[in-house]
Amino acid sequence: MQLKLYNNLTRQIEVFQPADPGRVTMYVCGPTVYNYVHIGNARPPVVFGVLSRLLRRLFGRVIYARNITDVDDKINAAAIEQGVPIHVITDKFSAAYASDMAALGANPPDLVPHATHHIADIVSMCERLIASGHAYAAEGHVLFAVDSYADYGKLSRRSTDEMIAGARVEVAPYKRQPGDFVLWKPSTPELPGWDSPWGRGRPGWHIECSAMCEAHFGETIDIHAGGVDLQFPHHENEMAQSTCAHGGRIFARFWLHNGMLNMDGRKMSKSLGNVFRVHDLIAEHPPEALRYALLSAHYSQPLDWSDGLIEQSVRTLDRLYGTLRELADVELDASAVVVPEAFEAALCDDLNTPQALAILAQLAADARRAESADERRMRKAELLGAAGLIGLLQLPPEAWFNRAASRCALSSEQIEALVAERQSAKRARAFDRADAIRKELADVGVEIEDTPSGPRWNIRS
RNA sequence: GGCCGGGUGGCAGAGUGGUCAUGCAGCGGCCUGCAAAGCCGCGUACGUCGGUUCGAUUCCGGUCCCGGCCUCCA
Repeated sequence: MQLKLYNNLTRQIEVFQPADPGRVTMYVCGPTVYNYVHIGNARPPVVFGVLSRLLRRLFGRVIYARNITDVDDKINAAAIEQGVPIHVITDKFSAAYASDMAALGANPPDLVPHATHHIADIVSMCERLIASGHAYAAEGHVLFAVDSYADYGKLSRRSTDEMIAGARVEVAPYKRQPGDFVLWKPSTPELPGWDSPWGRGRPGWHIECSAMCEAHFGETIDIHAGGVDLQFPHHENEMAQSTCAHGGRIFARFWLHNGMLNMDGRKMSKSLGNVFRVHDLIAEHPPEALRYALLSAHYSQPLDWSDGLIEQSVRTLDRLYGTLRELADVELDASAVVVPEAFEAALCDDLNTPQALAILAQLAADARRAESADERRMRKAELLGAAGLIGLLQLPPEAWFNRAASRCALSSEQIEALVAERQSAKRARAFDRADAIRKELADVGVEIEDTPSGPRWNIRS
């Protein structure tokens, strides 16, 4: 099936084919690890993780890199404040990031390059950019000369004149042009630094991604993705550095940008302080519901985050898992699952996850209505196959419905005893007693449902 | 100010020049001792003003409002 993606470089939907038929290369900008990440930071790993899985299905070999920025002024500030070396901060939060993303079901990257492991590559790229006249050294800094790259501004569609008109670029005496940006900057003795031809220093922000892409993928990558807020200056600058370092050869063939997560209509961001940390959210809500919520809007659109969105996602998953519970008697080998064509087509249409979720709901409805053994088996295979492609419905239904078991005041033995007592009361037509037991259980979060095959219970929060 | 993106039913959110999104919530019915779950059914939604068209939510233009980037940012 053809995969179509909206390429931000050309502003068009294009059919995606890897440059090298033998492998797809994808680089997603990861976090600067100085703190726990918020749910907005989780959107790229979740949605582009789905893309990685789709690419693997379509093309076989995929190398998916998601970097860690582990040298940065905010990290330095946190390290100084706590009186520890920067790696204490970065180790802690890169580990937290990995486990938080895993909890959300974000597909793990194949490579997790760290900026500090690529200092030599960064220095090398700076040297080559200076040698080719695209960068210059000044007062311990290395700066990229924006004038030297005619296409500067092409990705974010702005001219250097406009940027200067914005008047918020940092003007510094060592810059030839106000729009020139730092590739390398000097460090003071108390700051982390590495020896370089320009003295002891550290990399600027943008150069690491260029150097790491080059180190792992070579001159050109197939897909470069990240938040739309990175389009300028980060991605624009990456593109400039890499293209100039590689004699003008294209850096990234496809640029994909996800929309922002909003809180009450405003972008969720650490600087505004209106954030929900993933670390906290996964403790309070089923992580799968958070994942569902992140996939419920098209990746390129803004998505308003709210308690209502989470609650709606939980209820929708209740229904989907309810379907699987009704199909629990259908034995199905993991290898027997299939991805329905319409579902795959939705994802191949620029990763239209809302459309895919609509189809998933239809698959579930079809599955519930299925009567014959053959049809039930087929529908279950389709439901699990489709959901599996986007990382949903991977739990046994009982695990979903009883996820709050550890917080329940009653043990399962105690619940079973009460359920059995209610059954006897019902048989004796002592409905007052039966209802009293149901109420008692409901008060501790246990919900009873009578089914043709007897009562079942779920532990809800 | 410049450059982008958006305004769809109670809510979330796809999509399309002319029958249906989908989900959540709600309402009615079936089922049930009563519930729950499930099933069946229900809602004159496309910011606004014009234009094109036999027909526009969908195309074009104006207008109003909202958001993002232009500084760190996913």
